[in-house]
Amino acid sequence: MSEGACERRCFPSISRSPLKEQKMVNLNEGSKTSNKSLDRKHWILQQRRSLPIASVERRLVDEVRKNDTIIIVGETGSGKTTQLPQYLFNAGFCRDGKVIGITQPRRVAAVTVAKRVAEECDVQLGQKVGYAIRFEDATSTSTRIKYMTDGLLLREALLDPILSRYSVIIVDEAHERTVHTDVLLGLLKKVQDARLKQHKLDKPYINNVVKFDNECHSSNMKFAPLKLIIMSASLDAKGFSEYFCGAKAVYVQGRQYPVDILYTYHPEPDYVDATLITIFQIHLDDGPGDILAFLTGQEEIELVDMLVHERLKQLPECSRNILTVPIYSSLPSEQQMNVFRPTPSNFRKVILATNIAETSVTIPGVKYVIDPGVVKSRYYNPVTGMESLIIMPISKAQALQRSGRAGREGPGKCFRLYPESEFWKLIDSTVPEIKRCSLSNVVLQLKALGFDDIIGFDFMDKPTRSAIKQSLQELYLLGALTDDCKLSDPVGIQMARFPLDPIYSKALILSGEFKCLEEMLIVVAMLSVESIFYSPREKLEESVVIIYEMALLYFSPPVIFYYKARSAWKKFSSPDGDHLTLVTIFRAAVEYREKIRSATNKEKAIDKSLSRWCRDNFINNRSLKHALDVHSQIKVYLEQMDMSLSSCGDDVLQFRRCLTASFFLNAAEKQPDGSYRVKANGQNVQIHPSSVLFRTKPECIIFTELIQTNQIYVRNISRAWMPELSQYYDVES
DNA sequence: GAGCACTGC
Repeated sequence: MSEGACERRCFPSISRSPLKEQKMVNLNEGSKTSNKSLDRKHWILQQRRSLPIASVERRLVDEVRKNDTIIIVGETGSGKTTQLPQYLFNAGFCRDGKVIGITQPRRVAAVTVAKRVAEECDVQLGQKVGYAIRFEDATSTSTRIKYMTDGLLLREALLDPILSRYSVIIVDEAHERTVHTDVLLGLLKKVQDARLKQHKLDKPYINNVVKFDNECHSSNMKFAPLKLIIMSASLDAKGFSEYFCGAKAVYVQGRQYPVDILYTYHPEPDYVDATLITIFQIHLDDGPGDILAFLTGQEEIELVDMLVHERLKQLPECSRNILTVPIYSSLPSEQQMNVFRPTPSNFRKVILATNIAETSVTIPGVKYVIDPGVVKSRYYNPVTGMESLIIMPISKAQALQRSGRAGREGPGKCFRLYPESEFWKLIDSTVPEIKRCSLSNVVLQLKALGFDDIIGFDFMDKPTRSAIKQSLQELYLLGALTDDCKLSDPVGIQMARFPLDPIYSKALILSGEFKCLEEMLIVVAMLSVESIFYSPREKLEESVVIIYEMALLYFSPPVIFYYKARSAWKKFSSPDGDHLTLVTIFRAAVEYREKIRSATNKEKAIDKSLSRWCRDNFINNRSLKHALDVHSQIKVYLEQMDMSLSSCGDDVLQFRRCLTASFFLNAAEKQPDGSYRVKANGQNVQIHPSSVLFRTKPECIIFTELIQTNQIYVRNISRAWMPELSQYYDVES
């Protein structure tokens, strides 16, 4: 055990705001015969009035009237997301049937906030207040306040380039700087310019920036200027203000309790151990309240979980009242829900979380936060086109976000497992995603929106030139761009319509020619979701445990852990590779679902049976459902494009030909030592052991995933069809 | 013979 973690000093609280205790109306109080819905309405009204933003309603509306763009910096709990759209609606911003659009980076936020606002407005969800996210549209012609994901608004812009339905667009959580948010900000700036120009000239809308081929706008319509509101929780509005030509920034106070920040004296060499020590230190020395510890991933969470229980045994009986609850995104949702269960009396809950608990999930009852100051983050190398996950220091903004989680319900404490001097060395805010991911999709979208000069596009943070060039090149090789770098017709235009990775879109288009669209659609849907295979590490059945313990003597543990799952998957596996294996799984699932459907028409019962089928076959239920959704969504697009769902039936060669033609950039050939060499760039790679071709090792393969962990692996592999491949590469390359 | 931060269309 390191000693450093025990010595701490206290620094003044960094996040505090004047706090007035709000008198809450208890719904359970009072006469039971009284009208409950009236009580609820009264309670909601009181809640709304007590929000910090309520006192500045008039000022905010005035600012929006006076300025076309404003930045609102609102701390957590200010009420900006739910209240501002209502203020603007009441102030007449939805006249002439115009809509106020509010974008969110996450689906769940769009849905929950819309539900809340519909209740506050006392309307049915989908009427005046609605939401739209992928696969779900809860809006109607009467919707005036529309919550949506930022990615969905980008898609809308493809059909309506000047977003003519909207009078106001509010970009919420802009500080998170997702790719979608960043592209949207650039687009909205242009839309604003275009609408303003048209408005001033009082002429039909014409411009050379935004494509304009949608028939509903070719009439002589006049558009009012677009009001743009950027909402951010970060204290630094300067970046946004500069980007929007000096737009005014307005601060709205939040409602957050003070959080004491504690640092270590010395850097901790082992943050996992330091986390463990801190958990026990809080448990033994501090008052009641749950602990939230941020860790980097599933493996680390499982390790700490185990170590906590091991060390608990060393404590006296009366101090063993700790309950650990892990949470990370790939955990099945029923298990995720455990964090919301009330802690049994006399127990202290210790939540072991990834950064899912930073923004996506708000856990009640947290009084103590442990922040080791690291995060697992995706790193993309544009030169090799490879992505890897690395553990790296967090940013100051992230550290603030984490400590804020301790002050949601009362004063809290945050233990930063690093010295204060280290805090000041952290970067101010996380590098925007657009600077660390593949840009192929972004470039394709921008081209489809009519922006031809990608390098000159007005990004808030410009991606590197090399990343843009690499994407342009990839899109050119896929046939989406012409020799002069314009979107090709029809391939490029079609590709941009699909909500898929460009390379998958291309595969779909090609598979029409190869008469195996049905199969490719399944492959693309299955590849577009998280891993379809689920291999639990725990909950081994007793009989298995005995075998496991015996077998431990002979094999390494992973072999046994996955034995059962492996044997379940065996019946799906195809000798031609992982792609046809995925097709078999998908079809088996659909067949099973239809069988159940013929017995019952209750959707819930069908869902339940399907999850049981998934569990029996070690398939990830959530991923499979997602793949089914993607499949039906893309099918609609294909029908709209008059592409018929042709199947190659048993003609596997035809499918391999198509796969090879689609993914020729991802071809690799076997080397004498059993490793593979990527034909396009000479990179040396290994077949991932999860592949059905791991042992077979064919001469030439096509892969659809390249990842770097301890080694450079390719995953999702099929046998290439050599004659097809020779069309793209010289025979001796 | 191995490993999965978090989102999104």
